[in-house]
Amino acid sequence: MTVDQIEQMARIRLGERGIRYTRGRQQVMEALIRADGPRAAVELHREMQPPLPLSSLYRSLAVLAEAGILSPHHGVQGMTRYEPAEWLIGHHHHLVCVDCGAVGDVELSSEMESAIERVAVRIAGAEGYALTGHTLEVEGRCRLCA
Amino acid sequence: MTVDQIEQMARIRLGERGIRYTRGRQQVMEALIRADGPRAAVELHREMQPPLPLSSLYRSLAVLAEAGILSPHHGVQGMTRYEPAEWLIGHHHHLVCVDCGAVGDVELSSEMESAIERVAVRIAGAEGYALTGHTLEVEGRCRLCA
DNA sequence: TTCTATAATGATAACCAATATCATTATGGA
DNA sequence: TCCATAATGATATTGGTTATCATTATAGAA
Repeated sequence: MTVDQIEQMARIRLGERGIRYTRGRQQVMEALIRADGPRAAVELHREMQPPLPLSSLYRSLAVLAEAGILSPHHGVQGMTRYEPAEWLIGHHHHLVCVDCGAVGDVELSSEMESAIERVAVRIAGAEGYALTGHTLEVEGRCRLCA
Repeated sequence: MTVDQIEQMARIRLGERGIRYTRGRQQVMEALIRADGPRAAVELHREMQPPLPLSSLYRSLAVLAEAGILSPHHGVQGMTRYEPAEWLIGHHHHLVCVDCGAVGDVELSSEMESAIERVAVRIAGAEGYALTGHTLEVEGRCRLCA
């Protein structure tokens, strides 16, 4: 899907809930769609030109996440990073640097995926959880932190 | 391994580094060994009798994690939860409640483990990461939050 | 055992990501 | 155009976590 297509889907979903797709929210979405993994508010603030005020940035992230358009990722250094939800950019997993907290997306083969999915269903069921998803977090030290 | 055995391993590792295994650190370790998953400082503080001062609790967690005896787990609600490192309690995965943040440990079959391990090695290698581990996070809503 | 250097403790202050508040501004529909 | 409501952004506040530092405890030397 193209950036425009993803934005269109997001706009529709917001519209259904009476939430506007404003300039600021658009800036946030576009930055996250272009990113290769989850990004934190502070990171977006640094990268955006011109930068959205932090208070608006945090609120936009919260609103978009509440609407199911963004998914939070809780990583190292006590920062919450967001990325477009999987129904927008597809199911994937994460490669995380345990030192600096950098996070990148990775995809698995469909065979591996279905094997993991089966396992997840079984585990959640055994504990009485209503399964919402799963992520394989591959942890290591990135080239810069090695 | 019994609680005592795990403590013994931890004590040795600390000794090698000139770090003492004091009463407070012992309290923290025992609480975490008995827990069925990662626990945050605040949670331990509530559960411990008598409660260690929060400042000491946080420092103990940091010291033990720095020594490789505890592993941090970054979950929802911006709290860092710790658990004994895998060389002490064995490799495992997590079942997480996306609402309340409860985290429990789960184990997979050895076939599933080796399949995931192979995938992790390949992914880390492709991005130039020095692999340190991996975790499958199964996400859902627990019975109380459903 | 006593002494001493160093580690550990715990009360307190500081930090910082994140959230709440609220007056102002923008916007879609009547 | 007008109005009700949503969104914004400056500011204050919260809450988990870390830093500071005077005091206390401990392991090893004498």
